[in-house]
Amino acid sequence: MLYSKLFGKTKKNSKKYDSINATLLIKAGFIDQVMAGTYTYLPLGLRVLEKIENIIREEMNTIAQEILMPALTPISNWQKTQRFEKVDVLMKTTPANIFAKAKNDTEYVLNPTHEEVVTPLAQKFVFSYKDFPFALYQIQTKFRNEPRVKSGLLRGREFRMKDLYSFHISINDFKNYYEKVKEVYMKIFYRLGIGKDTVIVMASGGSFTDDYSHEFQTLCQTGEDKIFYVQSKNLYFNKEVAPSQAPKIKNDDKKILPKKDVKGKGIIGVEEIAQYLKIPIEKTTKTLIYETDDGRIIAAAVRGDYEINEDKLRKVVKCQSLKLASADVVKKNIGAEIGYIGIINLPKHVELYLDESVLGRVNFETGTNKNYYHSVNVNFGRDLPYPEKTYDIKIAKEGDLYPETQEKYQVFKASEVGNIFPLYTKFTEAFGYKYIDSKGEEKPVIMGCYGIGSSRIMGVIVEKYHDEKGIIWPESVAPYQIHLVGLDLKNQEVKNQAFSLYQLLTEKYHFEVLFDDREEISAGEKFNDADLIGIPHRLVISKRTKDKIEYKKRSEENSYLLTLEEIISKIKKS
RNA sequence: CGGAGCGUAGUUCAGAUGGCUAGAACGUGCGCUUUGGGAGCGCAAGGUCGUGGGUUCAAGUCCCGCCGCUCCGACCA
Repeated sequence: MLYSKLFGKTKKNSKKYDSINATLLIKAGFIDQVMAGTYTYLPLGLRVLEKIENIIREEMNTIAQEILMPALTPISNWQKTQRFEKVDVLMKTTPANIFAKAKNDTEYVLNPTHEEVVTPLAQKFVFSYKDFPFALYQIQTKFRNEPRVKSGLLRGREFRMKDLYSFHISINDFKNYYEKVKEVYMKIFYRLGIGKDTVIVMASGGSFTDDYSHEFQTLCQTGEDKIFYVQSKNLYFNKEVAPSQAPKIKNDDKKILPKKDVKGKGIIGVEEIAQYLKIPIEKTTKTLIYETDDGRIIAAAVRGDYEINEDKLRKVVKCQSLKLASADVVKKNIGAEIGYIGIINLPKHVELYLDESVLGRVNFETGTNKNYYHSVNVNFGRDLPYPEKTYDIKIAKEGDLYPETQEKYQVFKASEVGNIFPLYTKFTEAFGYKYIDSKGEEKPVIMGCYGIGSSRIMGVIVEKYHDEKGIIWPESVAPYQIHLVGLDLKNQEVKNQAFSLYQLLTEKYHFEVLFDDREEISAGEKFNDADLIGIPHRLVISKRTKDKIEYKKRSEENSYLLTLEEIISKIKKS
C-alpha cells in the first residue's frame, strides 16, 4: 500500500482523550469517532480488526462451525425467555418517522447476544441424540445500551464480538467442552500478544446458574475491573463473587463499656452516625431489610465500612430474587423508620443474617429498631446472644482476606476480553428445545455460551503496547508487517531503488508493506508517522543507504544497515 | 441515573466584565525554498459561532429549553 494513497492519514493536532487507545488510534488514523462509543474503522484499523478476528476464527474453526446471524430479531423471541423486560442494556428499533411508520410499524430487538436466535435455529435442525454435540459461532456487531460509554474501543454501545454456543446431551460432555474452550481461548490470547497477561477469573453465573462463569481478564492499568488474586491457590475472583473476610479492627477497645441508647433524629447512614457519635465507621453496623420473592422479610447486616452483596445474600437466604424493602414495609414489619434499623430488638418473624464482619468487635453501634435511637457500646453475649452462624454477604474490598487460607488478596486492575457461561437448560427450556434419546424419550438440551470482544481487544492491545511516540503492534495483528520509508525521493535514482524494493517485498516475498512514498514530506515527519502507526519493522531507503537498507524494529532503539537477505531472515525469525 | 466541564473554520483551540468587520495554529490549494526526527517564506480559499426561544440599542459572550461531546461516580445478565 502506498501511504500517499491511503485514506485516513495521521493527524498532527488531534484531541487527547483520557484513554490511550482512543488518543492513539484516532491520531494515527485507525478509527474515526462518529459519536460517543461509536467508531468508523478506517483502512488501517479495519486491517487490525480483521487480523484479530481471523485469528479468533482460525482457532474457533477447530471446535465449532461459523454462521452469521442477524442483528435484528423479533421481540417475541425475547419475550419467550423473559429477557425482553429484564435485560437492562437491551435496545430495539422503531421506525424513525411517520412515513417509515406507515410502511412498517414493527419494532425489533437489536441483539446484544444471540441465545434468542441460535436456540430456535438449532431447534429447527437438530433433534436426534446422534447429532450431538455441536457448536455454532459467529463474529458480528452487537448492540448494548450501556449507561455510559467510555475509553475508546473499550466500551461502546456498538461493538464487535465473537459469540459461540455449544449444545450437549450430557453435563459431562458439556463440562469437557467448556474446559476445551478455556484452552482454545488462551491460545487465541497468546496469538494476539496478550496471553501472558490474561488470566481466568471466576465470576457470577448471573441469573442462569449458581455455578461460576469465567471471565478472561487482561491485566491492564486502564482496565475497568478489579480482580482479586489468591496467590497460594493461584485463583482469581471477580469482585462480585470474591469470598471475603474482613481484617480485624485495629486497636479495638480492651474494656467492655455499658450499653447506651443515643437519640439521633435525622441521623441516618453509617457515615453520618459515625461522625455524630464520634466513632470510627468500623464500629457502626449497616442493617438492611429485604423482601424475598417467597414473601419472607430478611434483615442483613454488615460492618459499617462494607456494602451488602445481594448476589451472595440471595444464595445464603435461598431465594430466587430479593429486593430492598420499601419504607412502608419496613415500618409495618419493624415498627421503625429506615435509618434506625439494627440487629437488636428485631421482631421474631424477621430472619437475621449477619456477615462475619459484624462479629469480633467490642463496643459497637447498631440501630435499635425504635425511632430515632441508636445504641452504642453494644456487645455480643451481653446485649444480644452470640449468633449461631455468620455468613459472607458483603462486597469484597481491597485489604480483605481469602477466608480459606487467611491470606490477603492481591488486587489487580484488568480489562475483560472474554467471558464464558454455563447456561445448562435455561434457554433450551424457554424454547422447548428437546432431543430424542436412544430410547425415543425427549430430554432437554444443555447449552453453554462463550464470548470474545474483538473490537475491545484492539483497544486493550494499544493500552498495553505503546510508548510516548505511538503504538507498537504485536506482529500478529499489525496492519502491515513492514513500514518502508522512502527519503530523498526527488532523486530519481533513490526513487527507483525504493519502488523496486517495494515491488520485490510485496510481489516476490509476499510481505504486507506500507510504503511511505510521499515526496514533499520531511524525514522527521515520516519517522514520526511510522512510530505513531506502530508497524513492527521499519525499512529506510535514502541517498545515504546506498546498496544497503536501513532496518529498525519499532520496539527497539537501534537501527542497522543491512542487505535485503539479512533483513528478510530477521523479519521471518521474529 | 447523580456530579463536573465543554460545543466557535476540515482539525485542535483562543475570543474577562455584552461593542465582532469573529482570530491563531495545524490541515488544504498555488508559488518559491527545503529533505535523517513533526522545516521556512509568501499568497489564497475556508464560519448562518450546536439548536430553538428569551433579555438588550447591541448576543459567540447573559438567561431558559433541547441536542451532542468529554471526564468522574453508580451500573455493566
